[in-house]
Amino acid sequence: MRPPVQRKRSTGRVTLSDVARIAGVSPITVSRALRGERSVDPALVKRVTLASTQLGYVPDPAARALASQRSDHVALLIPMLSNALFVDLLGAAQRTLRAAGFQTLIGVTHYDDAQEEQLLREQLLHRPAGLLITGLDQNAATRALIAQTRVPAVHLMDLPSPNAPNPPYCVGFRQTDAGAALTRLLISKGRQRIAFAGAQLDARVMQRRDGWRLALQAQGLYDSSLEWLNPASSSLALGGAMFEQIMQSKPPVDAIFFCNDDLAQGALLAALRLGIPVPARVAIAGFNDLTGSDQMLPTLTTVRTPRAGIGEAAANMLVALIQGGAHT
Amino acid sequence: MRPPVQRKRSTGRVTLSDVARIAGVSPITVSRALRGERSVDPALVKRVTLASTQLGYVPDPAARALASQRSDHVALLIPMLSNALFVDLLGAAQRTLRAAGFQTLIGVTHYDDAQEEQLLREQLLHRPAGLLITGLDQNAATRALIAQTRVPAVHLMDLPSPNAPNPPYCVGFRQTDAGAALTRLLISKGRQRIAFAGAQLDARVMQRRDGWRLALQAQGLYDSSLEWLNPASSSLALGGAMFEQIMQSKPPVDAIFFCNDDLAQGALLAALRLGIPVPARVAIAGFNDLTGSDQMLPTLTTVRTPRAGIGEAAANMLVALIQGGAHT
DNA sequence: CGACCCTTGGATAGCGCTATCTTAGTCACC
DNA sequence: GGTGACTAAGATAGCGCTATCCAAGGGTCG
Repeated sequence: MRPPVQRKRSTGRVTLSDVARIAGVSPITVSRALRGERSVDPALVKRVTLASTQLGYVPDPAARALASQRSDHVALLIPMLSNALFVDLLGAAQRTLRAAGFQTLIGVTHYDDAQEEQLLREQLLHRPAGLLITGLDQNAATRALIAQTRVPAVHLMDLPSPNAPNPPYCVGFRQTDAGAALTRLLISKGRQRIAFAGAQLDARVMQRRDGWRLALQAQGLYDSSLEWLNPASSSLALGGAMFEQIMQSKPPVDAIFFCNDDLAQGALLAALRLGIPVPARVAIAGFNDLTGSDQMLPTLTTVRTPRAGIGEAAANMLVALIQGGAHT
Repeated sequence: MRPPVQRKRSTGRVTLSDVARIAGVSPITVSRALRGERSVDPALVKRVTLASTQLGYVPDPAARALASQRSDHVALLIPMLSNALFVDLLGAAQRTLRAAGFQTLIGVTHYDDAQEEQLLREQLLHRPAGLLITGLDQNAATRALIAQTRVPAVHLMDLPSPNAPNPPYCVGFRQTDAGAALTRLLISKGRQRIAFAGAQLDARVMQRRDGWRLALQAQGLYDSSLEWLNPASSSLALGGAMFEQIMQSKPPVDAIFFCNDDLAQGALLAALRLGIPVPARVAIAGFNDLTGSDQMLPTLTTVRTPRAGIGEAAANMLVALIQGGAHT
């Protein structure tokens, strides 16, 4: 009496049919009961739930994805991991999505449209249930991909202009407005020659620059020599270098609006090194309120962006879209 | 003549059979040719490759995962995203894994064994091809999960003790040794009362502490009042607070070994605020060489850990294990 | 030269789930 | 009380791929 030849490929996993057998219903009913799809007799649902917990049943994501053409992944595209802003976004989104039963697939675009497109293509192979993508400045191919595949998408950190047609789902704020607001604050404090120092030069930086420009122009304070742009990546070191450079310009500036806190913190440290009094001789303002900005000496003026809140809200919006879409 | 009723569930995707038809072979041959599994006539491989690129065929990860019980995901478990160390690890690993055709599933454990176990369970449902996990201090259940599922696993940022049985795969360095080395460096510079300031108190911090202790004891310099431990999370603010506290102790210390650079940078900024000369009155040392440590004033003494290198090497090791395992 | 092995291509049968169609039962309404 | 509209459960048929078994062909060796 040797054991029967093992013909079937058994994986040892508890399957739907196992639950169905115990609950005394058909597998499809178990599927429906567990997903809450259609209406199933409450009594049956109870029996199914019981059997399922009893057996420790957990659905197989791969099988589910194959059969339904929709996985439990959510694709997330961010420009950089070296910028704490995006890490916070990632952390908050990841946490929220996980709580809703989704796994996050990350893609790092390096501020490169082509890479973004390529990454999205790779992620779409997994038929993600949704997409979180930074900014609104995707190239045409990327936008087409999103439209064709009809993945629910939520954009982060930006808002469409008020009268745009078919505005996409967004969680963020208008960068231009924020830039202008910070500039007006500096003006209200009596600053006259306010430089703008930008690095990376991605779309959001340029929008903040636009806001700065508009605010200055409104007061007749704009002067193109106040604009310092550097395509390199933001870093403390670059902030210090730009600070030194800007301080040598004349007529002298009395304030500098750095496009982000990495630069601003670097500038502050450079000012300490160089013995330049801040804010007596020059005010330094940043953007994003990165960790540590409140530890600086003097404390950095910055725009506080609720990054974690944005990540979480976007994730929640996406989950709502995904689940809402199921009823459409 | 109305169009025939669409009975089959067509997804519009290019499938293996499509390629097979064009190449004039059976689907299974296409599968084998494309995966390089077994030996297939080179001429056939060529035809298949041609047909596949011509049609733009891309395998479906879900179908593959279902049939082979192995996905193209790699699970990554790290303690925190708020610590740049782990973000760098994540970035490097993610980049390397993607190049090898894997998608990274991230899990953030918050230094919590139970959460780590739970996250791993969730990730294992996706039948990941491999696992990257921070540290060697997993709980029994987690270790059992790894052993049972036989996922190839590589541990990050630590090494097993030299004579451990069945050492797991690791990419890192012995934290104890690094802690001792940094302490000996301070001693060699003439410091006598070297405090250790640790936060978070995870396994790696405690190992650095052990190294510090051993190095001091070897010189008869150890004194338990030099040990400052705080279970709170590391931050610039905490570093500043601990610095103030330690500076009030007596007899006074002449050096502080902070368990990481967040604390050390915070201490340095606090020293600036308090007007305490560094390193004249007290030397400050950190760990991990976080971005910005070289911008500090004075520059922070730190242990440079090749985080990106570790992430990349670990990912490469894992890929080798995965592919090697296929031949076993 | 036949038994034996090894190589290579294909047929078959799922992996575990859900979309879709069918069927049996319920109810409302004229 | 018959008929159509609706509901709930099940049967059926895949989703797109790979594990596994089979068979044909060619080589080796005593």
